[in-house]
Amino acid sequence: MSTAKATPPQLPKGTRDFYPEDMRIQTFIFDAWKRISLRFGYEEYEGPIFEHLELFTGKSGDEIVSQLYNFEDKGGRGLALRPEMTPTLARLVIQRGNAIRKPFKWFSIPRLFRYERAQKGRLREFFQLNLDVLGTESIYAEADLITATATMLLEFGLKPTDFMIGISSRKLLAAYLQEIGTPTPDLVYPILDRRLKIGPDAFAQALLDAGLSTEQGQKLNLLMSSKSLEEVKKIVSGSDSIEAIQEMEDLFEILTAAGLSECIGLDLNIVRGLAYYTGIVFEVFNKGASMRAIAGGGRYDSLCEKLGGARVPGVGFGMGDVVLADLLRDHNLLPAQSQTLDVFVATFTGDIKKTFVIANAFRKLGFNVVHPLSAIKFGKQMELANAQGAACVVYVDGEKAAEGEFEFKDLAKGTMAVGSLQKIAEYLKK
RNA sequence: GUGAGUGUAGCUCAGUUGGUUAGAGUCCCAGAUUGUGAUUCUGGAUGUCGUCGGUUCGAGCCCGAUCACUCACCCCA
Repeated sequence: MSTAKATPPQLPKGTRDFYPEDMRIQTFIFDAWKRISLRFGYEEYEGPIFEHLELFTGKSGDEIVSQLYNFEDKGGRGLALRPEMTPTLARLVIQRGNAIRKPFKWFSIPRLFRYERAQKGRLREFFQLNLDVLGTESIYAEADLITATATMLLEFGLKPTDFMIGISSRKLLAAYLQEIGTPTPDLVYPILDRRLKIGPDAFAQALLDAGLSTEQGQKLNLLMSSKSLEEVKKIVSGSDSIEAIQEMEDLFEILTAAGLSECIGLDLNIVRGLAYYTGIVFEVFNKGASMRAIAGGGRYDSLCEKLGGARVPGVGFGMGDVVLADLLRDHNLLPAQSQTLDVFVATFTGDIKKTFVIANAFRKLGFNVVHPLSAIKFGKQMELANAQGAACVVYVDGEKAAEGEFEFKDLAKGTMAVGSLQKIAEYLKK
């Protein structure tokens, strides 16, 4: 036997362990996500956790490789752990093609991987709720997604004043870029996205570098600073721009009808980095000191087409578990959840075998039950019953045990009673 | 990839100008008492002081390197 001590195993960078107490929080969040998704009529789907590398590079370019976990399998195939769900969704949709009745609403809670430096709210492995409405260009698709998002945040206990859903339109930006004669629109989006971050001077310079004139830059700056659609209307004039504005007006009207006027607003600074967005884009921020984006999404009418399928318009959004959990923790909205059981089967005499048998009898009736695994003192059994959140303790060897009746105690009320297995079951079901 | 900060028990942290065998609370375990729970009392276990090297008679403390974590930048699907 070697005397050298093995190096203790270490958690990989950017990953998390989920001990039972962490898992309860995770489950609490996932349950709410699922509950609201189902309430809005979304159906759950899943895909493989790794895909062909090309599925991701095809959409975002080769530079994305440095930001994801890719590897070659034993057959020499280039694969990657999925960094996002949308390409997988597009693949699923393309494969079924016309066989899917449209429009349709799907959701998923994928585990995603990104090879990047971990920091607050960003890890290398995380989960993200994805909601997508596909097969329709109706603005009610956007409205549906945004309403579902808001409903979830409210369901978690956040107030309408705790967050802000900023709404913008890639269609409007694209139309205006064309209207003022921008030579290289694709180079301009990332600059627009960073406008507030880099400041007016750097913004102007970046636009010049992208081939725009000073006048074009000033026009763009004016548009981006607009605080209302009324202001925007005074700036734009093209028919495509007018159409984009009309679309946003409709959306605001619908969301106001949904009672969300408090937490929605125009924010043209939201551009989002992805090249595939074609219409409305939106982001949800928490209104605190940090102003972190907790969710974001937009319309991508040509994604499936670009990936080699038929044209299937769609709009989707994602909400990560890390930022959300941070946010809920800050607002003290993560309930302290402990283990819960229906029954703890105890023994006065150390008859573990009998507790085992009775525990299984209760389990057959559908209850969550444990019993001591070895002969431990009675006081310790009660302690365990409490620690494990048992609603009720059933004593297998009380005075009437010979007649098939057991004493049982309601731990919440502190009351005692005697009854048959069936009678106790009825009591528990109340 | 760049910069800053922090590393002492499972967790939260003390640890004096460098000085004997590194502490507390919590948690965990055991014992006592309880034929009917959360209490109380007693006891116990756990540390390469992140790691390696240097200075020193002597380093948890000073210096260097390294690793990890955290935060920010870059990026953000």
